[in-house]
Amino acid sequence: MPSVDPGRSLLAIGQLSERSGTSVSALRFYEKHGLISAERTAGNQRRYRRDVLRRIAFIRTSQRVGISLADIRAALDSLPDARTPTRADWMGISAGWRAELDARIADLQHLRTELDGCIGCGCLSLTTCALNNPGDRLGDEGAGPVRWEAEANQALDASAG
Amino acid sequence: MPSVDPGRSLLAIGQLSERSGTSVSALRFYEKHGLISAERTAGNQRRYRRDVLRRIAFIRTSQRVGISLADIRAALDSLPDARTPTRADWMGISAGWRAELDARIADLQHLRTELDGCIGCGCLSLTTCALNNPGDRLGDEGAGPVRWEAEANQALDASAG
DNA sequence: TTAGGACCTCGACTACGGTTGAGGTCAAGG
DNA sequence: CCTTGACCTCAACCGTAGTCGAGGTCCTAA
Repeated sequence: MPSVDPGRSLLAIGQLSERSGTSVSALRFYEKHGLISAERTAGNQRRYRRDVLRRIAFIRTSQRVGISLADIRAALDSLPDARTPTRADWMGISAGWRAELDARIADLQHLRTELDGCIGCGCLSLTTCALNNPGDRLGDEGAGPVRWEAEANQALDASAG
Repeated sequence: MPSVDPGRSLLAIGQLSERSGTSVSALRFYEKHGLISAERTAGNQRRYRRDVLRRIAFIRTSQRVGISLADIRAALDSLPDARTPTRADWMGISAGWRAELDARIADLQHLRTELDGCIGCGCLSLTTCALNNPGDRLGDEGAGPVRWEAEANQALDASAG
């Protein structure tokens, strides 16, 4: 049989992988990007302290909310002594995650409203349709946009016939 | 001065780029991936029929809703004769886009509910926290999860002191 | 005829979140 | 001692949606 218990409280990477439900390659990836860390044995193998489990729970929960690893890392780095998030830390940080989630939901709802306005008209115009022209690009250079309109409607009529 | 009008109704790629607000490189990219097409001059330059303008409007509008190019292409390919979407086509397809949008919003709202439940508890447990354990992974192999729980709480208590 | 802007292809590069494979080492049971 | 599974590093690759540059060609006005 292979090795089972390296020391009493340190975890080998395979054990951490199994307990956290995270692939070994992802764990190495997280370490490379400064999200977790490990001690090393004399033979250069990683040994994780148990609080890394909680750190990974934090990472994966945040990821599910849609937070990038860079932002997760920034949140972790903001904690004193590079500590693993405590309950109080989590409450503070997750309030921020919630605000991001709210913003994304609001964005999508706004988009839905625009789409609803666009479904019936079918113009798909870059100059008149809000959905297609967020920053009011185009629309300031003489006949260009007008011709676009005319062309789009021509195409529409032609293919709809 | 450079060339201005290749034929009466065909557009050079630079003209299409300007009129559609899409970069030349993106237009070539769309062609490579089968979203648009062009005729060629004797000198191998692209010449676009005007209905490509509408096709691009369709692509960009769909993208804004968050649809991938692959899905946009599938929608275009589903039309008879590889035609550019008509008003009726757009109404049908955009209803589908709206359903996707609704699903994404619902997903995020569900996530928000889970997050709210998780903010106060702070457990971040893979076994008990819904947010962290969507498919109820883990939780079926003897002492593992129990130890995880104990460990997580230990880490929590230790760092929270 | 020539200048030069617009166009062509092809390959490399960006960010993100990893996975996969090659080639080599560690560690523990038998 | 030896086998074998777990581990190590490094580099290349996946998909998405393009951008950028090199090196070369087209085409039109002057």
